[in-house]
Amino acid sequence: MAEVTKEQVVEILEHIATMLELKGENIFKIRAYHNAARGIETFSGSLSQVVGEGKVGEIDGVGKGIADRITEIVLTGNSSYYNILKTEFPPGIFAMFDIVGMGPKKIKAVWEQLNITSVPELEAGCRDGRVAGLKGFGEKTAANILKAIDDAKKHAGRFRFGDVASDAGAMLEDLRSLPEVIRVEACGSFRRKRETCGDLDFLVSTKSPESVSEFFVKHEMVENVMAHGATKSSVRLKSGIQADLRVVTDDQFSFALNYFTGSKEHNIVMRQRALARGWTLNEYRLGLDEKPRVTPEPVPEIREEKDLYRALDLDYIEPELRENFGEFKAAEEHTLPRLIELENLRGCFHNHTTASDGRSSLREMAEAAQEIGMQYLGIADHSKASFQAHGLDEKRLLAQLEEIRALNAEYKGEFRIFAGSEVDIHKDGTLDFSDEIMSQLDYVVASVHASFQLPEAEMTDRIIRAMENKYVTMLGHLTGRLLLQRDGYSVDVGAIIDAAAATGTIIELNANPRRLDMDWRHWAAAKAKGVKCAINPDAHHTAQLGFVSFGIGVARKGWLTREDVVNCLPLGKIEQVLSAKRER
DNA sequence: GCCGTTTTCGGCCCGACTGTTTTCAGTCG
Repeated sequence: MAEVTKEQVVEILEHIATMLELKGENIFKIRAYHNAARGIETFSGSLSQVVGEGKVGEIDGVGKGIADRITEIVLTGNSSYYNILKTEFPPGIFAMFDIVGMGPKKIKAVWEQLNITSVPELEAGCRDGRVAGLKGFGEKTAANILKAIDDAKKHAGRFRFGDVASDAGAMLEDLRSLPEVIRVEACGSFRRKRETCGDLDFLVSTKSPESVSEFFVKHEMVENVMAHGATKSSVRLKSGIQADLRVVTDDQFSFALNYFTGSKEHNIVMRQRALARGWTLNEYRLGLDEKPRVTPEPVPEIREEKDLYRALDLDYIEPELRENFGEFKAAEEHTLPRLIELENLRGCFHNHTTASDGRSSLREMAEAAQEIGMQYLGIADHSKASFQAHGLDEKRLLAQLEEIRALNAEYKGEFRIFAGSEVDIHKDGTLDFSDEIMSQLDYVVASVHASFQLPEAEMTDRIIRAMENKYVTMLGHLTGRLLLQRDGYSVDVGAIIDAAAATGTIIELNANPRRLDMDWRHWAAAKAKGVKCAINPDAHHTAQLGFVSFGIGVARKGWLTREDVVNCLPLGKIEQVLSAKRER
């Protein structure tokens, strides 16, 4: 039997919580299952090991009852409680949770009173008037549900950070230009630089809330208005993403900024820390708790977010780290890293030209890199196995090498192009070029571009074998995922990180907004093992060199500093990093 | 169902908006 993954356990726990909601169970019992799922998600150890040692209950949020359920899942791959629970519900009912406005109570109502058990049936029930006739429902509710079903069909799912960044930037700029606006920020997952966003959250402080809200809902980017109140408005932008605006007074701004930046898990800890000091924290203020558990100190004055963290005895936690992934412990112990910034980058390594599937020439790419202040640019066109991308064979590669040398002579040491290749990793872990060829290059990025369907163990061995080659300087896009399009192939990321540490192979942080691979959740582990990162745009056009900014966001979420990222090194120092593995 | 710096019982984060209500329930974030 295949080993049960954490993701599978989390999914079952979440699904149990959903079913308990439908049953109308005690909400704290429901929350307990959600909390346990969070605990498993952030637990860094091996589930089978803690099950073996009988220590599941030591995981945060997991007590006696849920520990038994998890143990059964890990040992048998199944949960009898879950199976019995499932028999109580028609399978199609769960899809109704994806309809905005439909929660457990409403789903329960249409199911029990109208025998509606799926989204299509719900749609029919709204059209023929049965839904509007239910107690607590009405004409407007039915119309809203229909609209929400329509929206769900049109705008299923989430949006890549890179696809909404320009919308967010434009809206921020326009809000900032209003004379009545005092402070403005984008909050939520966007401010935390998550790889995908479900919506955009804007926060404004002003003395004229009505005029700012009015401006927002009438903005040219807005497709339709979903809610429009004095302090909160929601719209759908033409690009399809939902955008929310919150309007507060300026003395509320820091609290609202913190609250709406999240994450939800981070906020819960912030509130708990306030309560532990006899205070209460919400999106408007830090005040005295009405029923304090301890004798409270006077509430300090808060002007900025930094003040709020200080009041709760914490170093300032950057938005990217607010995922309850250990940031509170580090902030208490003053061990938060000084996160990398875009200005720290001196160059990048994974870039294509017209020689393979890029759209800009070698010279154009080199000039664009200089224009954005880079000291060097690595070229890594595809190798011959990637024939769909016009991969270079040995002859064309060596010709490109000559071209690069000629350009470098022109630049007279002011700027340098590093000659590399994005070499395909074959199905068996061998490489698409011989050592003899690779030894003539400055560096090599090794990537998987085919045979995605290998079983996890085989895929892992394949990649490790490639990393064991001393000419493989760095590993390209580790999982091959395409965000919101294609899951990555199955691979044991922990084993790859170990192999990278053992072989001295750099792992790429592919900054292409469709990839953002390796995922931010793994970088802290890689860093702890001494693995270095290269932030690479995977640019196929001069304009795409700017993708490095998305990579910086992910690197920051992964707790990385400039010391962890090799392309922060200047010309003169980076060369020895590129050749270090060959000289081991 | 989980949890513990006045606890092994009695709490568990909290406010805005909408629609259907006439004082509030449901949903969302």
